[in-house]
Amino acid sequence: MPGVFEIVAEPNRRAILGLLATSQHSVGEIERRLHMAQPTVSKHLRVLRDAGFVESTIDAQRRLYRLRPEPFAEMNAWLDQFRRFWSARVDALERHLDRMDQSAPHKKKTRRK
Amino acid sequence: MPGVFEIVAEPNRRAILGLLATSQHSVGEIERRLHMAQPTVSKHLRVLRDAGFVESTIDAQRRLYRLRPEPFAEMNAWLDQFRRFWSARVDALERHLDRMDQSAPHKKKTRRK
DNA sequence: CCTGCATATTCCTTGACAAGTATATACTTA
DNA sequence: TAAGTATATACTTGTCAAGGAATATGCAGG
Repeated sequence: MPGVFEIVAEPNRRAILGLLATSQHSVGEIERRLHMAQPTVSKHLRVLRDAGFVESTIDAQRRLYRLRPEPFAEMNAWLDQFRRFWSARVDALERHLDRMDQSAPHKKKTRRK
Repeated sequence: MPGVFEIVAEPNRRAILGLLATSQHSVGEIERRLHMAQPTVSKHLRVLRDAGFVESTIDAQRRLYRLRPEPFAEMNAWLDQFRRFWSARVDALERHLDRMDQSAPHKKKTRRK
């Protein structure tokens, strides 16, 4: 049971997570959109699922995969201890995004179900 | 030159970064505090420096290492695209538990960790 | 300069892991 | 039931990176 950062270290897994950030997708959709071989996709999804990054539901022969929040919260928690090093100095953009995220709950969209 | 997530995937490197989050330290201090062999420390510091995570200044025979902010900002920027998943974490969890309660009134805390 | 200390680097071995190929399982429809 | 589709798993192989031991470099004081 590897830690969250070891999981995310793999570029293809980051690509899959990035795709799923938009909406849920089947294995075949991931395969086509990211130009990866099907076993590769399945194996990475297996790792992601074991690590809690994704969950799936069965839709006929397909499996629909979507994100789960906890591992991202865990990564963010780790980053917290370094936040004072950059949030104040370098990046006004990210602070901006942080605030928008906290102060804009009215922007609820993408109700997937 | 690997990406930031590959750098941070290594547990000893995360430990070093965590220690440097407090204050700057020499190689020997890192070695003693984290119980790592000296070449191991030096090699990891080399990787961290090449990736821009740390910088060093010379103090007599010692090198003092401290953090640099940019890579952390980069990681945070990547996390941004998932932020809505965990910032609404409580909501998501509640919805999830609601659905689970329909089938099993058993309260699970962490799934498969 | 020589000695000692702090750090860096080199070489080597070993383990992990990702990709490819082939095959297995599961579900759907004719 | 057979055939087709979607996904998962087994097995093998090549690559790469971490750790250990030994050694090299750089700096300070006598």
